[in-house]
Amino acid sequence: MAGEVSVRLPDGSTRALPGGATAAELARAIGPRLAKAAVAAEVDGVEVDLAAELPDGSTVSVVTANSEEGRAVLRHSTAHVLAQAVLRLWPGAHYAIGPVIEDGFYYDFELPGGAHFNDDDLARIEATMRDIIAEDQPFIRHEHAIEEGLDLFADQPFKREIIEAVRAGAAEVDAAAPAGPGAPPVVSTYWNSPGFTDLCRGPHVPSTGRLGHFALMRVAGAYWRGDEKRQQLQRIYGTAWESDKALADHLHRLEEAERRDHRKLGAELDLFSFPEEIGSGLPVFHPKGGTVRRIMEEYSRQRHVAAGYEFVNSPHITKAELFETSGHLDWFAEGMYPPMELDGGQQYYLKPMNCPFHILIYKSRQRSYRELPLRMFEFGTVYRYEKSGVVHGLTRVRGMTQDDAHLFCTREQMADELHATLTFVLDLLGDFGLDEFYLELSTRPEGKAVGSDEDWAVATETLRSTAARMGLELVMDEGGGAFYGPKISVQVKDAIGRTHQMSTIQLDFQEPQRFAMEYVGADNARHVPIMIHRALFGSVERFFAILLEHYAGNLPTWMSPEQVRVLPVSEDHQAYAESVATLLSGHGIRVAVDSADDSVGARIRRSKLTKVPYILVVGDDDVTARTVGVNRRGSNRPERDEPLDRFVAAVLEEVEAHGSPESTGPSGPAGPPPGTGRA
RNA sequence: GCCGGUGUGGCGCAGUUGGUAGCGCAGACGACUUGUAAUCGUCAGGUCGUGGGUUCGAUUCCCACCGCCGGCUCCA
Repeated sequence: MAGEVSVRLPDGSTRALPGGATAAELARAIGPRLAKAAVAAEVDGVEVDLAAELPDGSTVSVVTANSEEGRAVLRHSTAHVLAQAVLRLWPGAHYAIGPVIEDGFYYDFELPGGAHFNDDDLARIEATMRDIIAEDQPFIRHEHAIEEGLDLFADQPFKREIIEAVRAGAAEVDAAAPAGPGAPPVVSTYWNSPGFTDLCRGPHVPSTGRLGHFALMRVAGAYWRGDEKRQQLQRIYGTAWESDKALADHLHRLEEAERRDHRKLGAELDLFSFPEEIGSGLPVFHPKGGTVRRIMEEYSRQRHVAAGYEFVNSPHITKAELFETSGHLDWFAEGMYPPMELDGGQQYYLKPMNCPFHILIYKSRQRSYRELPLRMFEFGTVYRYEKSGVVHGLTRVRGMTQDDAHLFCTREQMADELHATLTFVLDLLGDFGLDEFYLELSTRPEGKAVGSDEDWAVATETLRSTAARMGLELVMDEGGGAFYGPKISVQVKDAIGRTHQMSTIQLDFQEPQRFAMEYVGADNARHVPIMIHRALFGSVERFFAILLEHYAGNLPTWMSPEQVRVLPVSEDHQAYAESVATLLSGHGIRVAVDSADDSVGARIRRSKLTKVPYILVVGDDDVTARTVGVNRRGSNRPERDEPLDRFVAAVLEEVEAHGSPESTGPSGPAGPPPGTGRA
């Protein structure tokens, strides 16, 4: 082509290229390293293939494999290769969609004859994928009119459904080619080799040879379009990276997460278990886990008292009428345990929620505006019939205890009350060592909500402005609210960067009306109060699990079930060890003496495995000098000859500060962080 | 609820043409009396998740159910 084009680069410079130059040629012109790393390009904000011609005057950046965008391209292209491999191995298979997800990708299939993938198939598919990669097939883009697309995928019902959706104007993220406004809809495809073409928006790497640092992870069933009523497809999950090292690092991170798994730690540290005899999703807490729970709950109670909450209690079962009034039976009957019939036909339900009980406490007598805001708190145990496939450790259970509170206030008080609540919540989470947050605002669930549009709008706006006042990042979650009101949820980031939905604060105009709640105002008229639902831990069980994983089992000293263990070197030091323990427990420190007939080394090892914050070894020198040998958790260097009184003072200080031996400590600098220094 | 995987002493694991189970750790007991990540020995402990079926005989093959793991759907 004749002439030249000029493009602007991300650093602001411009570069002239021959007319018709592609993004790949631009990358080559800039440098061989960039050309090698390039997987796609971004032209005026739109991602395109490297083979795309660059329009004159456009702004272009080259997308490299080691960027988030680049990895997405690799993953998407690897997903195509997966589909190609499956079609090679199962002629006649139908392929549906294969999007990029966090750290990887998946692809959904329907196999001929309703066949299912099993784990052995993964290895075969992976081998075929490596063949395709070795063949270094090109990804060649084509654009088609709708009818042409339908013909092309005549025997692929899922692809046809997607194309029909594009025609109908539904934005199909994965297949619609970027078309200008008013342009007739088109779809784009990528052709790899005779026999394999996939519907796709792109961009893709230039050829399959650019891929290879991937692994297929697992198979799963998944409903077409995420709809439980539609057919279930066979999904394969995979991960792909820019290099073998990045892939290995990712697999290593998965192992790290597995190491922290609360279910594993719960068993190892003797905290809780799930006896099969009791039933799925119904945990029991052992003495050590019970101690941790008690500490969490006691601290929470103390803070709630200080923040003006009152404590209430309610029973575990109730007549059906209560949940008919609240509306829960309309929406969540499936999630409730079936009713039991008592007293000649009266139906009783196990309670799935605490709020109606608190409402009845409110209604037990007439309320004056002078009493508001009224804050009722309860560690309320609720039972929910979770579907069998969803129970998961302590995070998804069928019986749990919520740190549940309901605040009743006037409309005028609402904004301040919300703000105070949110501040309180963030402060308390911080005391448990969680201090990286963002907020999420969940709005009205369409088709599954009660109440007027106006109430919803007011409630949502009030929450939005409260969130804005906190100055934290706010993410919208459209349609994610409860049926009776919108909510703010606090999303917490843990030590390995995962986010967990933690506290929720819901604004509710509906339940007070349903229950005909009222208060007498200053005007001597009756008004309906506003209700705020909030749980801070969510459930004690789930919060326990998140903390355990956050700390990888190394709970801060104040929460550790056993804070100090004393090991006498020999029988001669038994009495001194006991006196050390007595002194410590006199200060409220949880301490045990281990004088088993094992070597000091064996007892040290055993103690270390329980993740006790401090192990004290006491021998002859210590008896004479009234000292202890301190083994701090996270360090493998013992600190000898620590004066006993100084150790006690330092531990008490650390408990008070909610510190950990890894970060603060009774003497000297901190040792290495947990998880290091041990083979 | 759906798809795939899985279930062997408290925990971690072995166990193939189907012939009634082994190891390590933990536990009990004994010896050793120990100064920083496993001292030695002895012993005990399992109706192989549960229930059916096939078979002379089932941990092993088949069916159903339960639990668990990974997803999907759901999550007041």
